[in-house]
Amino acid sequence: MKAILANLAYYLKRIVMHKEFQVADSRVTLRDIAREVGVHPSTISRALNPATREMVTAEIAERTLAAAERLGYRPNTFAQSLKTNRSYTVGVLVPDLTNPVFPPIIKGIDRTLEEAGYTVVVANSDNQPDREQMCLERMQERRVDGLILATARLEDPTIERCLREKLPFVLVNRTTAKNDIPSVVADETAGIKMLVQHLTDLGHRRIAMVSGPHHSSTGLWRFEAYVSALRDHGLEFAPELATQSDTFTEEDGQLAAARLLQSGHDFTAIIAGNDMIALGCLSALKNAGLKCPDDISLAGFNDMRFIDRIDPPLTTIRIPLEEMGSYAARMLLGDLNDDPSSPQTIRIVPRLMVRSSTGPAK
Amino acid sequence: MKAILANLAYYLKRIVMHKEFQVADSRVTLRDIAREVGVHPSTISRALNPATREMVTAEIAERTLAAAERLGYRPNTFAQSLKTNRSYTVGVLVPDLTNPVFPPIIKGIDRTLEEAGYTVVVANSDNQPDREQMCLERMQERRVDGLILATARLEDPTIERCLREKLPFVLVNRTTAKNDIPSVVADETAGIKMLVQHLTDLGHRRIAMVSGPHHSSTGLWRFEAYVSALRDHGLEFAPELATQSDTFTEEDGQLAAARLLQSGHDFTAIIAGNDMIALGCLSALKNAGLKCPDDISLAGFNDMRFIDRIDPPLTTIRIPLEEMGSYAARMLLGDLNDDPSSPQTIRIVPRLMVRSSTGPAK
DNA sequence: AAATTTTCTGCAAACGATTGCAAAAACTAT
DNA sequence: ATAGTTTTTGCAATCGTTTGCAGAAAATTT
Repeated sequence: MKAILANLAYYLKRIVMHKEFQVADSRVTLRDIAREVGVHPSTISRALNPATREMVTAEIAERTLAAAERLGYRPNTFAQSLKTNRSYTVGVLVPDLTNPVFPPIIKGIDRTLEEAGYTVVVANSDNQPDREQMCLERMQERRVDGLILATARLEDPTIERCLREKLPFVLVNRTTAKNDIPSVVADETAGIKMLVQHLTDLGHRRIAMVSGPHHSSTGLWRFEAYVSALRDHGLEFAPELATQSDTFTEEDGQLAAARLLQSGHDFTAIIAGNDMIALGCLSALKNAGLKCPDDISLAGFNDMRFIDRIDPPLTTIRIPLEEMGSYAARMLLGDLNDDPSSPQTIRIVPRLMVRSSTGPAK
Repeated sequence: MKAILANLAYYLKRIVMHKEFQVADSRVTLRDIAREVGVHPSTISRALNPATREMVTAEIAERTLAAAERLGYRPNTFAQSLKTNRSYTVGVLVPDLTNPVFPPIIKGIDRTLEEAGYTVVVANSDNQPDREQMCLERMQERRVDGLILATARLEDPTIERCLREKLPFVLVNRTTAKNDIPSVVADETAGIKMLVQHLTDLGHRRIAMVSGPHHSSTGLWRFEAYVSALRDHGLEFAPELATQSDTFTEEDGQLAAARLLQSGHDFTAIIAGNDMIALGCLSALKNAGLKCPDDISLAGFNDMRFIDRIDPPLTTIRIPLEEMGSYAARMLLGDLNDDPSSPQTIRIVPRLMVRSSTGPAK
């Protein structure tokens, strides 16, 4: 008796490390249904799974489905996943959930994967590479069946890791320097060409660019397209008119635009690497006492929500973001691959949205 | 031999129903570590779990942790969850992920729950009640340990269901008519009082309201606060100056404001039920050839992202949305309850943000 | 009717982790 | 050295589902 009390006291010292709340408990199992229907649980399992339902008689299938409904049976997904080694979960990694570009992409992904029986888990890296690694680790702990990454850099350790560990993944919005990675991106080149065309049509000959960071495809490739499109219009690329924002945020965009304005170089228009950078450019213009588009025209990229409501409504390149997400999900599911051994890139065709942030050159 | 071939042919008829892609397979188990360390797997389990680590010697714990790291061990969460009946997942249900109010709330929730060892799964109901039920069902299939609902109506079948099934949940942003539901909401009354005070200080005596739908607390309670605050200022509530938007969207807000303008009743200011409705009111004012704030002043609620960038920058009530999310998560974890049997409501103190959409009454 | 073939069903093992309990080992008191 | 107490560890069962295989039952062929 004394040993029993001592043992109890010993184990009561255990400390619960996780903060935990009371969990609802509903436990109808295959066994319960089997008792009702009068067959073995393995037969119930086969009857409930559409893929194996033909292996049981129609009568047993019918009675099984009725009993399952009556008893409120809900499969235990832990047990299923333990046996099948599949979670039917897909991880989506975004750099910043509060950036309006990403919610519609996620929505498109979610819609498509939901139809295929998957659940989406979203993680937010806050544009921090070490946080990115942590997010990936957490997702692997959850045994996600695949990944959709909106965080890609041209050189990206996360992608290297996914390749090394043979994790199925697709890139969305940004891609990587490697050519053989499945991706769904905007046609950056076509988009920037439209902007340069639009601005030269307005008479602009000195067109600056505040690009995104060149470690990302959305940064570097849009910049390269700008250089190329200038040449297409017989304009010479002027390096002093190009500057780089450290991130795709208003704050860093404002800093980069301020540097450009302080350099004293002459230009009549700015192409911003994306709409967030464009907002930063607007702030920098205002701080410098310049009016848009009277003094400097401004164009962005993405046509993110509300960009048509700012002052002035922004000329930008529209990307159908939900569709982009949907394509990425379908690519992950293998829908879009004629040849699964040959990864592909889908480039979404953009549209030019002309609003009042661009006007004739002074 | 013929029976074997017949059996094979029979089973080859099975059809895979889910679209599936190749899943990565990494299988280091407790057994592998046990072999390395030379103890039983149950001892490894105890050594790896901080809550039970004191039940093994320091030497075995040390060698276990080293072997786990060297072998790249990752617990099988399916097996853990099957045994413990816990998923360490929390479901968050929002009406519209692309509404800028929700991403920061989700961010706050995610940050807090992540620290407590939980993963967040977000579902999007698209403001459709039947989709809401489907989302809830999906989350229950995943055996979420708890829920945070941003979708509450004053009378809400989803909440009834959660209560009936004893699912742990917390409401965020909106609450329900029941008094004893754990919720984290803005102090609607204080916020609307500030707006009415601000507008009467500007000389407005005819203040209209385009509220949100009265089936939600954010709709009805903000409206009731408006009525009450008018009285506080010796102004009589004029029913013809109040209209209701069917949803918290630009489109429905615009329709409601247009009805108000077409009614021909005289007013000099509008309080919108939230910032999205305010954007709709702006469109309606523009269509009616009215200028804001020269002809009609306008105020919103939430201070959602970019609302300070529109034309004109909106006067509104700021709610710290990430904090709101964080409070909700902590409430679910039981952090904020002195008395767990007595559910509470946290009302977040708002701030008035005066911008150029409000000016002196004409 | 008997033999053969096809369909259906139960058995048993597996998936990987946790945990109550009892036995073994280690430590302390006499 | 022996007895008593405490700590540590292994055993075995469990969680709920899936699935290969073999035997049983049903259907078809001879």
